[in-house]
Amino acid sequence: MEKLNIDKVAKLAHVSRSVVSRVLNDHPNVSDVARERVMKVVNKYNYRPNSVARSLATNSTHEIGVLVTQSEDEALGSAFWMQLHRGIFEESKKRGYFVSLSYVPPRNKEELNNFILNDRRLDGYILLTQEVTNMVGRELFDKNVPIVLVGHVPRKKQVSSVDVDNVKGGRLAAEHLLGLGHEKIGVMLASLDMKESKDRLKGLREAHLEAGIELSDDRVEIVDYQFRAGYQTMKKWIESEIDITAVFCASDTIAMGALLAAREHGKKVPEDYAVIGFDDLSFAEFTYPPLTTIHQPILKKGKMAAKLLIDEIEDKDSGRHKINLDPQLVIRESCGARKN
Amino acid sequence: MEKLNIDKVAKLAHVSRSVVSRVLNDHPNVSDVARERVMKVVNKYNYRPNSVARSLATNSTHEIGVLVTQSEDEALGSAFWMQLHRGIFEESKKRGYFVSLSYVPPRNKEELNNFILNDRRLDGYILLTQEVTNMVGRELFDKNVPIVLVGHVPRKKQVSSVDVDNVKGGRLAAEHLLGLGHEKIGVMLASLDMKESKDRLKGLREAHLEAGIELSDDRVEIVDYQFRAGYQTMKKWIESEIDITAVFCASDTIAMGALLAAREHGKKVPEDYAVIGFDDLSFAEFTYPPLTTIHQPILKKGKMAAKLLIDEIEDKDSGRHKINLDPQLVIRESCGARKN
DNA sequence: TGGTATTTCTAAAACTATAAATTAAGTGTC
DNA sequence: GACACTTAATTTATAGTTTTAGAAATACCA
Repeated sequence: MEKLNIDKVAKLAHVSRSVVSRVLNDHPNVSDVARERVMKVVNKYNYRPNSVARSLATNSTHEIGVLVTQSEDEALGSAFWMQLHRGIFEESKKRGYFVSLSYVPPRNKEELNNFILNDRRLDGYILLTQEVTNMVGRELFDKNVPIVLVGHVPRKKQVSSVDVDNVKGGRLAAEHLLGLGHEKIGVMLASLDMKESKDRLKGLREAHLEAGIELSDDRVEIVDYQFRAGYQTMKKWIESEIDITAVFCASDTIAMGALLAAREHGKKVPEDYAVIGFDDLSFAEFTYPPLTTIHQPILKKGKMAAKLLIDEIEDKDSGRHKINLDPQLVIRESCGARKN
Repeated sequence: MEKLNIDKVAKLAHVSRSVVSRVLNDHPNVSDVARERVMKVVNKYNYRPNSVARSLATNSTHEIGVLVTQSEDEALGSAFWMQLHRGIFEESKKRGYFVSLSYVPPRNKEELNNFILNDRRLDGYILLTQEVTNMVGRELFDKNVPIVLVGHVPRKKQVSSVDVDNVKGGRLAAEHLLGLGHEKIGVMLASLDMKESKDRLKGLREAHLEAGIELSDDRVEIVDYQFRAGYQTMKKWIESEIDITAVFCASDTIAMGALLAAREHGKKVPEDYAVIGFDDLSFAEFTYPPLTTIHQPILKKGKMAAKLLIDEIEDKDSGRHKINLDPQLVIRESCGARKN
């Protein structure tokens, strides 16, 4: 009655062990009589093959790892991360894969590589890393571990990756603001150690250059992706009477903080300051005023990453891909432009 | 050079296979000389035992499952969920356990139980379930699968569980509002299919009863845990000129929506409406005005759940526990009371 | 120094539960 | 009867842990 295994099932069904295996794995050359006898026992005792043993024999666990090179509190603080996770999850589930999450300290290439190399528990990895340092060692390629990078498209290396075109995102935001006549734009960016920050700044710069307007370094502030950071920076700016008419925020969460600080100081958005966000999170249409922002397809990003990884694991497509998703400007009211 | 296994290591170190196993698992009766020889080879080739084979032999994977009986988009929509997850994660990591996440459709007891029963991949489960229906079947107890429930403390069953005292939470909120002289309180609650909603309502009712004030059913609205829901409900109430002076919201996210709707309609908080939230999420002190709310120790909830589960897995403590954490009133400005 | 006790080692086997390749047996056809 | 085909049984492989029995080395004691 207790622990059933394939041998006991075979005995109960009066067939050999391999017949049971064949039936359970839909392999050919099993007579209807034998199949029926096996299934009867399987159903009666609700037998399911031990997945660990199966993993050992097939050398695959049907489980992928999501490695986040951020501390838990950073990663889990953001609605952004949740959307991404959801995308990964939905796709994995559809394909019959489990997902195991791990947080690896940032800037610790050694630990990351060892982790991946030493653990045969997982079929592949999605690395959520924002660092410019190339976290993936060469030894991983030799080992042929399936990997997909998210949030950092490396130049030459033979890894698949998914990201949003952050240069374009920065450019879209700046073009919108500049197009509305703003010439002095305050910028709240996350750490420039992250590639996405660098790229957004690059886009911002390009648009300014084309418009013949200078983007002053004095107006670029490095903040983290927190409501609090947006609030405090905006507060500081207003109190120091900084000379700007518009604010670019590297996330909607930051923008929300900025909106609150403005309101608390009696400033009106968009009349006194135009504010543009980034991400287009679910609450963006409910801020006051509704937030103009750069939409990025986060859910799709997650789904894509999982799809590429699982394709590679199942060898459906061993080619490496570099996906660069398109961001889009979503015009609402916080910049004063008419909706189109 | 390729795939090392324990036999090859033994050969390289000129010892028997059992010595290698002994060394790697810190078992006694190994001489220093032998240990050193083994470690030299292990380090040189960076050998790590195959974790799947090890799991098969030891019948433990060092991985726990977190089963969420909500669809991905519901669960992942909330900052609440992230905090909880973070707690589970931090504790698991500290104890050397991996965590695998799964979303099981709600109200599908069959699928949930089969999932747990049939998968020997995981050492134990944390069930995040809010449903009143008892999702855990009796067969699980016979099988002796370690389980901890979060968010639903069952009455008799022999399962460990962790929750916050929601009756007390509801009571604290109502007492605060009633104490400030509010006699007509609007209530935004999540589905009464969830035990936590029932309990909060019970607490609300008890406080009203003791104050000799009626809590009218007309003023109780069922909403989901979304910013949008709070916004729309508050808007509806204001436009229909409902006769209330205070609003209880079942989460800070809902409260934030209510605050925005009030502001958009030119109503002042707390002068026109006192608003109290629930959860004390990180942004609660940054709303406008700062939100008075019922703090619940979400992080601790997650940590506790993981701790209980892993204790049970490792048989450090086979007793079942029912943890009921204490909520606390956090007074800020949205109800008009003086901070203490 | 001899004898017993203890520790450490080896080699082999059992054990975990499966998949898959190989071999054997049975049946059918020409 | 030879050959092909289907089906079943046997064996090997996956990579560890753990146990056993026996051998070797060392420790302790008189």
